Amino acid sequence: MRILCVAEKPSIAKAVANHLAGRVVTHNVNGTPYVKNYCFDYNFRQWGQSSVTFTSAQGHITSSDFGPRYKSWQSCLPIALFEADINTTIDDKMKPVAENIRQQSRYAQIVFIWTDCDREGEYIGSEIRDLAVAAKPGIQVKRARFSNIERNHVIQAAGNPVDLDERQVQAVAARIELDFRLGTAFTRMQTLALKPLVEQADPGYKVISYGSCQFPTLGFVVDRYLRVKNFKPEPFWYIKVSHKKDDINVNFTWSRGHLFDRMAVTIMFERCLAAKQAKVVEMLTKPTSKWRPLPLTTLELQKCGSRFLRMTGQEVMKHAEKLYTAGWISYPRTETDQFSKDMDLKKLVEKQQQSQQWGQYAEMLMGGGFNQPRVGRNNDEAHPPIHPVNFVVPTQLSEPEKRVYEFVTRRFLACCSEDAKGVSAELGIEWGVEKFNAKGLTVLQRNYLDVYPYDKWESSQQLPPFTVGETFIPMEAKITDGKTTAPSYLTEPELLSLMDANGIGTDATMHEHVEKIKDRNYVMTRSIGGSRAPAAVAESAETTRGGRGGRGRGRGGRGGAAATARGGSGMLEFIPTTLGVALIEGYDQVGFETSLGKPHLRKEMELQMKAICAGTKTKYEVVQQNLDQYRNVYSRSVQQIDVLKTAIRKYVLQQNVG
DNA sequence: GCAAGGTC
Repeated sequence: MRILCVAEKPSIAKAVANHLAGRVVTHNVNGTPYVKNYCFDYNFRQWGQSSVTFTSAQGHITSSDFGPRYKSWQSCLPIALFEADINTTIDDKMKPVAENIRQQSRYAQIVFIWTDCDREGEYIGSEIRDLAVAAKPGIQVKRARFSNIERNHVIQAAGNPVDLDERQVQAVAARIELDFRLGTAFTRMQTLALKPLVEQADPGYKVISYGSCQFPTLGFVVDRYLRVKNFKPEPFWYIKVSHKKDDINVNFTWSRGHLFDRMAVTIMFERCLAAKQAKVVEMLTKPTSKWRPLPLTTLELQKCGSRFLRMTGQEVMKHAEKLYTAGWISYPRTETDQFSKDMDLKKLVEKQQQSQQWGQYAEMLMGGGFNQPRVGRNNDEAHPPIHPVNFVVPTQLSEPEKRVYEFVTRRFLACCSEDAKGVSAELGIEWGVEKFNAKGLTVLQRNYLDVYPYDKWESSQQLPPFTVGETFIPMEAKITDGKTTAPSYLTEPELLSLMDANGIGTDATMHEHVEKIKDRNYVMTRSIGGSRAPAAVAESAETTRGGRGGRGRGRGGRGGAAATARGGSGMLEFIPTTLGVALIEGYDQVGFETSLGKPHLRKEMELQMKAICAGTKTKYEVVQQNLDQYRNVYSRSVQQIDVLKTAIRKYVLQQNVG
C-alpha cells in the first residue's frame, strides 16, 4: 500500500513521522521552506506493510472572496454581500502546499489525515480531502484521532483510523461564510456612511471595521468604561473593633461588612457598648493549603503574561511561538489544562535539573517530591498543556523569551509539586448580638511556592491564644465610615476572561482581536497608575478616578494605591476612544437585544455550530437564519444611521447635540 | 481598504 499522511502543520508531520518510522528520508517541497515530505515504511495494523509519505498543510488552505462584480466598494450596496457569490480559492501562499498534496495523492491509495482534533482541524481535513480526491478520484480517505504526540498515543492513532466528521466540517463552513458576509457587509456600510465624519477629527483614518469578534471585544471595554464614568460613590458605615492580648493587637472584622444606613449602625454599636463584655465563641485552628496551579493553557499564559511579565497577550504569544519553533516548549495554543496519564512528565522534569535557577528544585522533585499535576476541566483533545520540552541555556534566548520560558518552566514544575501547606486560625466573638471575627495564617511548608514566585501566600500575624467562653471588654471600638469606590477600567486579563466566558475568539486568536481594536483606534491602553492617555474620553474619565482602589471597605486609595492593589504597575488598562464609545452606544440604540456590540449574537452562533455538530441543524438552516437576523440589524442600522452619526458627532467631534 | 480561522 502507498499511504499519504497529511498533518495540519509541519511540526506535527515531523514528530509523528519520527515516531512511526525506523528510518526517514526527508524531501523538500518546491516553493515552501516549511513543508517537508517525510518518506518511510510502516506496518499499519489495518493496511499492512506500506510505503508512507508524511506531509502537512500550513493551517487553512483555501480562502473566500467575492466575485469581480462585488470586489469594488462602489460596485454594489453592502447588503448585496449577504447573498453575493463567494469564490473559494487557494491563496497564492498555499499554492505550493496544495500542489504537493495533489501530486503526492496521485501515488497513493489512501490519504490519511492527521489534522488537529478540533473543529477547525476537521475543516482543514476536508480541504485536504478535496484536493486529494480531485487529483485522484476514488482515493480512500481516513482520519487519525490523536490528542498529543506521545509515541504510544500516535501509534494507537495510526492503527485506528476513523472517518472525517462531516458535521464538524459543515459547522466551520457556516462560521466562515457568516463571518465573511457579515464582516465585509457591515464594514463597508459603516465605513462608507461614517468615515467622512470621523475624518473631520482624524484625517488619516482608514476603515471602520466590523467583525463578529472585534465588536463584542470592544463592547466589553466600553461597558466597563461607562460603568466607571457613571459611578456615584455611596457612603457607608461599619463597626471597627480591636483588642490587645499578650501584646498582640487583633483587628476584628464585622460580620455584617458595612451598611449604608448610619443610624442603624449607630443603634447596633450602642447595643454593643451596652453589652460591655465581648465573648469568644469560636477559636479554632485547622490545616489549610494553597493549591498548586493548574497545567498551563494559552489563555492562562496570556493572563499571567500581563500580570507577572508585563507583556501583552500579543507579545507573550510572539515569544511563545518562537520558543515553540525552536523546540524549547510545547505547542503554545491549547485549551487543555490536564496532562494525559500516559505522558512521561518526570522525563521533562529531569531535563530541568541542569538549570542554575531551578535545577535544584527539579532535583528535589526527581528525588521523590514529584506529584501528578491536578486535572483541570478543559480538554481540547488536540494539544497537551503548555510545558517545557527541553532545557535551554538562558544565554541562547532574548530577554523576553527568557522570561516566558522561565514562566512556562516554573509553572510546569509547580504543577508537579505538592500544594503549599499551612494552618489557619479563626477567632470569632460575639459582642451583644453582633458578631466579629479575625483570621490568622501560618505557612508551614511552602512546597510549590518555592519554584513559583508569582503566587503569594504568607503567614499573617499570629493570633494570641483565646479560649472559647472567655470574655473581655474590647480596648477599641468605633464607627468608621467609607465610600464605595468606582470599578477600575478593564485590564487585559479581565478582557481575555470576558472573551473566554462569552466564546469570543479562540485561544489562538483572542490576542489578535485585542490588537485589532487598538489598531482600529477603538481603544487605547495605558499603564495602571502610569501616564495618562491623550484621548478626550480618557481625560474626562480622569475626574471620576479619585477614590478608586479599595474594594469593599472604602480605603479611599488613589490611582497609585490601586495599581499596587491590583498586581503591580506596568499592567495595562483599556480605555475606549471617543470613536469606540460612539460605535457601541450607537448600535445599542439602534438594536435592542441584537446590538452588534454585545456578545449575544456570537454566543448564539456558537450554539448553532454545536447544533450542526450534533446533527440537529444543517449548515444551510444556520446560515439562512443568521443572515435573516442580521439583515434586520442591517436595515435598522441603515434606517437609523442618523443615530450612529449623532453618536459619532457627540463623541468624536464633541459637538453639542442636545 | 472589508472577517475569523488556521500557521511560519
